[in-house]
Amino acid sequence: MSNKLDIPALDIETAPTGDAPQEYALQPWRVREGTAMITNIAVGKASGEAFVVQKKTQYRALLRSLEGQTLTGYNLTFDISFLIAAGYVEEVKKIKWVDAGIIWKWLSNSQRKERRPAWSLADAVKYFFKDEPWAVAFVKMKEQEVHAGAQGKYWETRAKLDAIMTARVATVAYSRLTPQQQKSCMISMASLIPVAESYERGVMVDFSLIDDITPAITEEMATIEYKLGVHNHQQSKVVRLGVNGWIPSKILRSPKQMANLLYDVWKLTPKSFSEKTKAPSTDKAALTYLADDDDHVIEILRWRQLNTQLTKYIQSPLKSREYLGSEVLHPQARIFSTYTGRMTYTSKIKKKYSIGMALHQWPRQKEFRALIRPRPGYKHVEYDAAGQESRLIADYSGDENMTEIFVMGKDFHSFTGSEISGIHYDDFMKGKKEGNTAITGDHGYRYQGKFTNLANNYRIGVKKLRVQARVQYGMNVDFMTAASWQNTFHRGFKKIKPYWTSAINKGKLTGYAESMAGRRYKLDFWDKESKWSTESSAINFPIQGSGADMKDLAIQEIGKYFPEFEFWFDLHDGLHYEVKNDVPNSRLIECREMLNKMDYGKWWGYTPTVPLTWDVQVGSRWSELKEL
DNA sequence: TGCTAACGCGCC
DNA sequence: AAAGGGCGCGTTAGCA
Repeated sequence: MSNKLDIPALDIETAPTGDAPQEYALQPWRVREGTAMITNIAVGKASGEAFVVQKKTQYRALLRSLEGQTLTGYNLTFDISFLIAAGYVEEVKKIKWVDAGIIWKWLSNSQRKERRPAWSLADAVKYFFKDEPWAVAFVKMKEQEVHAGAQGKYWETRAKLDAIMTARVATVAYSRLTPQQQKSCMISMASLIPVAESYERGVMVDFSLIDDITPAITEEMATIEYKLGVHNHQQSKVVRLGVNGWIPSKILRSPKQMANLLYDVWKLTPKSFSEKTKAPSTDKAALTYLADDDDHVIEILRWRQLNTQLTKYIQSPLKSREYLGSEVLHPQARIFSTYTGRMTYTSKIKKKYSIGMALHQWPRQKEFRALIRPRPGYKHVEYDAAGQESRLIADYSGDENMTEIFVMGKDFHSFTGSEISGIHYDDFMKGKKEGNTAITGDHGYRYQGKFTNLANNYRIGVKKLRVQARVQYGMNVDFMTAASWQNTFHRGFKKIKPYWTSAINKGKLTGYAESMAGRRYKLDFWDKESKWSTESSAINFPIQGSGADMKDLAIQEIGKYFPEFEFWFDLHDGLHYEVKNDVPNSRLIECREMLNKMDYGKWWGYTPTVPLTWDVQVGSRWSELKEL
């Protein structure tokens, strides 16, 4: 691979058609509806040459002339998704796409957050060329708000300039990466087409199931409100349970008013206080402990859970359906969104148009996962990286015990469960097989081991550990027990704490944290106030960042060898695909084997000492997935 | 009315 | 003194 990246940039401009709302210009699926269109395609080079094609009849010829080439662009999932929507999917797939903004992230990923607007093209031009007069003029032009269609000539000039600037940014940013970063950066570009395709295609929601589950939720909320006497008074006489027009209790919705109820009216004693304002806390941790003093608090906890389900996972998709006029929603993925390299999803554009849902926060409960379904004729397939975080930390720390567990294929959580219980590992596994409830039960030793393994990878205090056990795992343990679990973990895996120290030292010495594929995060703030969080980033980034590296490589390889699998969405350590029903399970297993054989040494220049394995699950929908 | 801060909470 | 990390979304409160 050449060290230089002197490639042309492509930039499309879009507009609503006719009287369609302005913002449709940002929504690729509107092209199929006939309410949005591509108005021109500009191509520009770093040298300053550029041209614009404005006739729709010439788009295909233009794209064909670019086949086999590498093209850059800025925020390319937008351009690619529009081109796909407009019917150029075959042409798009014959071009190698490289996003200039993402290259810049590979280069400049850091703690500093002063970029405004974050990672935009104008910002990139300012960053790389701040002393050039042409750059200053460009940034000034970008700052002027002009709406599409206002001035045709302006948009033509702007489109060309955007393309030229993008090409310049891509060239210079790429040249400053290390050879390994260039390689890894290119791997991450393999996500562009899959993400663009899935954005345009959307996610189907089973709204009939929403209608089924909503009444039970609102009725239970209303019942709790009346019981506690916190319902909204103006409707107390006219609204019966479950009747339209019921509005959730404003007292319970407001942390401030709930605090007033709990601590002033009910005279309960606060268990914790907020970090910033020192106000008595009403969060789940506080309420969980408060429930020991007063049974009513259990009802409040339940109400809170139902309220979140109602607003975030029921009402929000309903809003999107209304806005889109469709039961297919379009959550928007951002590649390299978190500083560790993870994707995130957003449900709104311009902070106000509801187009999707918070896919990556979707509740684990079956009734909610059942709402998300593949298109008719397709099945849901998930590849998930088994015990990803633990395997990566085993490798980074070089801990012999943890490494051996994964190399030998032992059950990690059972190992720690056996340490906690004092039962020998072999007997523990025998008991597990026989269904010994002390071992396999809800809060049995294996579950305790699982909690201990997952909660102690980073620097958690015993107090917080105990709260987590109670809030997230439903286990009520005293301080001593939590402390003993933590001790057990670090006694069993002695190299974890030294890893923390070495990660911090490396961060201080080099000025950045680094993942296995060479993804970096610059650590700028070591002053007294920021020290703790900077250190935590130094510890966490290599692990979470390498997880992101795995995700990038897996998407690339699946796209290459299993092109019939249609990328659907990413959930950090799980990749979700829509696959046609007639694709046999043997093919799905082939893909898992391919993933398990990926040559990390070849791609990353680093070979992990711990096997990084993948599992595959398949089902008719998310709630029905079964391991193959 | 529109904006941000604070809080709380879902997922990994 | 003590402190898991990473996100995005929905709500109320408070201010201009």
